[in-house]
Amino acid sequence: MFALIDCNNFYVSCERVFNPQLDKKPVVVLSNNDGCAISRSNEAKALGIPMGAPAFKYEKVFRKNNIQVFSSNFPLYGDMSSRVMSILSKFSPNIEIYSIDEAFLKFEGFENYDLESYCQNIKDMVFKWTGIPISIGIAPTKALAKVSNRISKKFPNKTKGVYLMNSEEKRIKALKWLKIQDVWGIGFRHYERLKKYKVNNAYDFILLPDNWVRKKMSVVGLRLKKELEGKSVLDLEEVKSPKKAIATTRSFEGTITDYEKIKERISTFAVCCAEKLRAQNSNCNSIYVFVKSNKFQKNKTQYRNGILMTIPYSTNSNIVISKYAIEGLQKIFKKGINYKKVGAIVMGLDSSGSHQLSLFENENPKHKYLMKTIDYIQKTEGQSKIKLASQDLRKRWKMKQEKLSPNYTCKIDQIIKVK
DNA sequence: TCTGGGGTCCTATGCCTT
DNA sequence: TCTGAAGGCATAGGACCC
Repeated sequence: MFALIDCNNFYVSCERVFNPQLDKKPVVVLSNNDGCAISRSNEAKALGIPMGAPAFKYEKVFRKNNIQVFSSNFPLYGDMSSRVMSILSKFSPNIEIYSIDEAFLKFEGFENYDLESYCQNIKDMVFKWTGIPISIGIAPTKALAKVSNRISKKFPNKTKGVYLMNSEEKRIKALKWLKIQDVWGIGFRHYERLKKYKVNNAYDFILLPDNWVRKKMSVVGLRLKKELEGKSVLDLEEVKSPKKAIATTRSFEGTITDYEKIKERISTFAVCCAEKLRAQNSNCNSIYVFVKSNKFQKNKTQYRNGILMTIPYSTNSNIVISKYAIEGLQKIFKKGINYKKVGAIVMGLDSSGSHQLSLFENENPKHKYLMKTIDYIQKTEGQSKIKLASQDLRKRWKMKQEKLSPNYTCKIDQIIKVK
């Protein structure tokens, strides 16, 4: 059996742990740049705040209903997440940390356990030790555990936050209840297509012929179907595979048309990727650069483009990665466009110790020591003390975070005070 | 004025080599 | 020497997740 543990309204719950006055009150956490709502308390949901609600459009609603609004505080959420995960890992030797607020546990050899009360116990302990409320769905496959989890959340009074799907009747009933667009793995596109074929719930979906699903939704769709039929084909992914790409991308507060300004951003993002590479002891051998106009400004000329730049050797040098990024930008930049978002993604990652040497072109060996020195100075003197000439030298572009809560658990000067 | 950011996997296609 | 088949690899794009 698999259990899916999901933290309820995770970011909101994290804010509440350190600010209990927020309990029972409508609370919303915004995305980076204070763009849109990405976590809502049940009270905020009841007031009709949808997922992804743009903050500027809902400002009045927030004020009118006295909804407490927070900027996202990822260091805090990450720290709370690892506390929850470490508790969960005590309850089964097999755990897959699926995301910041979700984990799968596998119960193998637990045949003599009453899983329902075992999971109640998990739930109580996580709440007692961290203050984070969680819901648990238990079922024979991962996809069905997702379904069970949804049931546990939807009917808290009946389930007490834990739902065990342990019979065919329960499985069929659940699948008939679950709307197709709410199935894990069915996104907007698949939903649109399935709707045309009168597939309205998960049960309709498993009645489709295998080969149709295979053809229209690839093996991914077929695997999902098997899982929903109760045949387990997805196992835990316990060892986290190393990252395959590292991205730094941002939207601007307004739009930018000037090449020089875009260049500064791209250079800064490329350097940021290089820093992330060094932090995890990796190199890359290519960088993807993209630019996008504002898709919401329908009256303006739309343009989006990206380019993959191959670097002839593996590197994590600010200088090299930034150079190739700017070269890429030159190729895709078009005049007269109002750019809204640009980004840099480094790809072809390997670890520092084991990269492929090129026969003809290799990095200037001095870069390695230079980067070490830069990292050292950044660490001791503070971030962004050292920049490339191509970066924006005067002021550092800052993310909009007007309603940020303190880093209660991960910055010593912001730790919670008890009077 | 103001609509996030960071990832993964799968497939089709085209080129190159054997 | 020419040709077709088959496999490897890179690339782009589509779909999804949180």
